Amino acid sequence: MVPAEDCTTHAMAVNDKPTSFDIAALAGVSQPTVSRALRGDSTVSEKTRLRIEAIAKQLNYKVDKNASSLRRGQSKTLALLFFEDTPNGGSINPFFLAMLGSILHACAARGYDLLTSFQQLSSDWHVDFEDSRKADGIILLGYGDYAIYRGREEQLIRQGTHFIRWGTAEPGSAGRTIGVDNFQGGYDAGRHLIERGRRRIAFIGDASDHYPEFLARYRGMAAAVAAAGLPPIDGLQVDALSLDDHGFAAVATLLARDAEFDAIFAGSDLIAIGAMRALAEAGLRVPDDIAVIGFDDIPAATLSQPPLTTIAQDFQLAGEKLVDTLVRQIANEPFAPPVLPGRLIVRAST
Amino acid sequence: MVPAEDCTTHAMAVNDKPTSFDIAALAGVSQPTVSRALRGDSTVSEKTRLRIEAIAKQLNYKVDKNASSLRRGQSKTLALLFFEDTPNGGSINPFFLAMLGSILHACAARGYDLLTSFQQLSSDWHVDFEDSRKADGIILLGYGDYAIYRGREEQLIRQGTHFIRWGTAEPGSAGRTIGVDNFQGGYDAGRHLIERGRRRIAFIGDASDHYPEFLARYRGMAAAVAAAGLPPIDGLQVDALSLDDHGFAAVATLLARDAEFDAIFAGSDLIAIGAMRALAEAGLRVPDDIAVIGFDDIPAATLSQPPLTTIAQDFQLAGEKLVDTLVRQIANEPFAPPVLPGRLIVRAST
DNA sequence: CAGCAACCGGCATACGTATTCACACGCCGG
DNA sequence: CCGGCGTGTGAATACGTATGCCGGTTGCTG
Repeated sequence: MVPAEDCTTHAMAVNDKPTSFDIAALAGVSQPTVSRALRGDSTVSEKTRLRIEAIAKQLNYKVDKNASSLRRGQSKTLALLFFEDTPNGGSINPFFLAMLGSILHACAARGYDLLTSFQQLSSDWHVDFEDSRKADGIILLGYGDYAIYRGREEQLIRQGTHFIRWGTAEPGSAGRTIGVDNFQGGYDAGRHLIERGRRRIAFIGDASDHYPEFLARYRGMAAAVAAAGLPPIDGLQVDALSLDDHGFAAVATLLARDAEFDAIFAGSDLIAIGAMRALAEAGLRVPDDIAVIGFDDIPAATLSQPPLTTIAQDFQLAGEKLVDTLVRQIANEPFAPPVLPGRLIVRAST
Repeated sequence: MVPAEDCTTHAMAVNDKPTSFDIAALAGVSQPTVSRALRGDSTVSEKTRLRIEAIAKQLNYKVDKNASSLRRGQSKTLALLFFEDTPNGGSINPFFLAMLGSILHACAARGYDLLTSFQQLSSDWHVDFEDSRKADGIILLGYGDYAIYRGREEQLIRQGTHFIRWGTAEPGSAGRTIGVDNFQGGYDAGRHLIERGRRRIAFIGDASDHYPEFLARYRGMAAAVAAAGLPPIDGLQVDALSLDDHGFAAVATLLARDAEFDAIFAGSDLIAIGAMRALAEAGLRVPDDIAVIGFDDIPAATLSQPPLTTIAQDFQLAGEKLVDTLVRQIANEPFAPPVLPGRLIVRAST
């Protein structure tokens, strides 16, 4: 006679992935104890915990994060949204791309996963991730028309969504923005050009309040000009978004106008690179005829011809601070988005 | 007298996010009907569905993806893993980074989200994502010691994990690899250099079977040399991993050896860029003294000095194919990872 | 030896959705 | 007039984990 099996115990699934019930059965404890043990709950004795951990490891058991997130009401996941203002065939601004490594690193260090997405600025991204509970907070990376952000951000705040954006701190944006000191960066760029003996500095980049980063850089440069006792520079600003083609086109515009200038301050490195290409095609030498300075210090800045002088944004630090601030926000800790320093990097283009 | 309320109906939560029960109560139907309606199930009448959709939209209701994933056993999410062989401070190989845009695009088109992660090749990544049910499949991007991949891949296959890797198709890798035809690419590179009159071509890149991509490129180049009736080239291969610093060091090694060579075929663009830097510091002119050709066509290849001739891998197509193949695999459809063509792009370095 | 606290761990249940099954209704042919 | 079928919906339940509450055991104290 075979003795009747105790049918109240959990039957171990053979081919499926193990659950906490399987571990519990093997360890001779209940499922909740497994859950507590693996989360490090101190109400489970060390002995029991070690036994459970050993069995879990042996079975290659992993907590089902869907179930866990559902129960706990948080997903331990952040969402990263790249934005483009203009459709450009799916390539991402290299400055933001360069942040990805440090963002991933910072997330991993805090036990967060990262969901990544790429959106048109004007799309309905603002109702997506956090609403569907897949992410606990959102990192927004993208230059673009600030007016669009503003509307979206208001809705996010109304919904209680946690988010942080890379950009320039704006009055009224409720402390959700991290960025470098764009005004100071622009000032440093302007002063550097002036020290190099330049007097007529063109600015390439949108200088309306739709693009506050560019505007602050522009104003910083203008302040440096004023501080040097030089007359203000008029008629040498040309709108451009942050793409090299726009920089190219802007220089073409300047040249077509017969504008007189001996230096270019570009709103971004990509713009600067496009601008230098246009200058080269026009037979102008950098820096002999025209000095060029950019902003960002993207990896390609060292490779351009000539290597680009620029105001560096520390994207390692930037990624770290974005994640840090967002995680604090999620944990309902006080958070104060820092203003990061920019740093002048002198290369051959000035 | 106030009539007793019907307590069996669902009480609408005021401050919380709405659930399918809330929608159901407002629409006067049951929760399952809401679920069916929003998933487009045809057993729900059109009239009912429209009513439910209207209410859902009005309340800004989104399906809780954690609950949905838990119930359905799939997450509609892919995981993207970047690998580094060497710790290098968190920066990601630009060739793989360039794929991100098209991968994101392809995922979005198929209704998948993308989890992104950055790992040491030697870490325990192979038991993470899919086991914890957060992703339905994995995309692996990284050059690195193939022996490590091989062990990991075997475990993934044993576990039934869906994955696809960028690399060179290897016998025994069970069709999980997508890549360009590295041999043909190497052949084209070699032929191009020979057509330019070069006779002694150095190869910079690991040419062991631990790095099959590099090895195939090297063999392709050697085949072109043989096909041209030239004597085989010996002693001009130097190991290097895919970083510019390694390219720099490799050229230093060659020069220290007093090796005679009139061209360099670099295993990757990053290596080529480092190599050109070393050549410039040694007072050698590119392409006059030494012609240089790379592999990948990363964005920076157009910006180097001189602009780099290279074998382009179409990373837009690559991302698309990676996602397409992986999604087919997940759906249990037949999938045959394609071999993509490389394309010679002639710039000024040859 | 009784009483009490501290320590462990089990029971029941909740999280929000998707699916299986059963059922009500209306219509048709026999 | 009745049985059967197709259509649309509800009831019940499962997915796997986490947590509030409560009860049992141990060991210590008086």
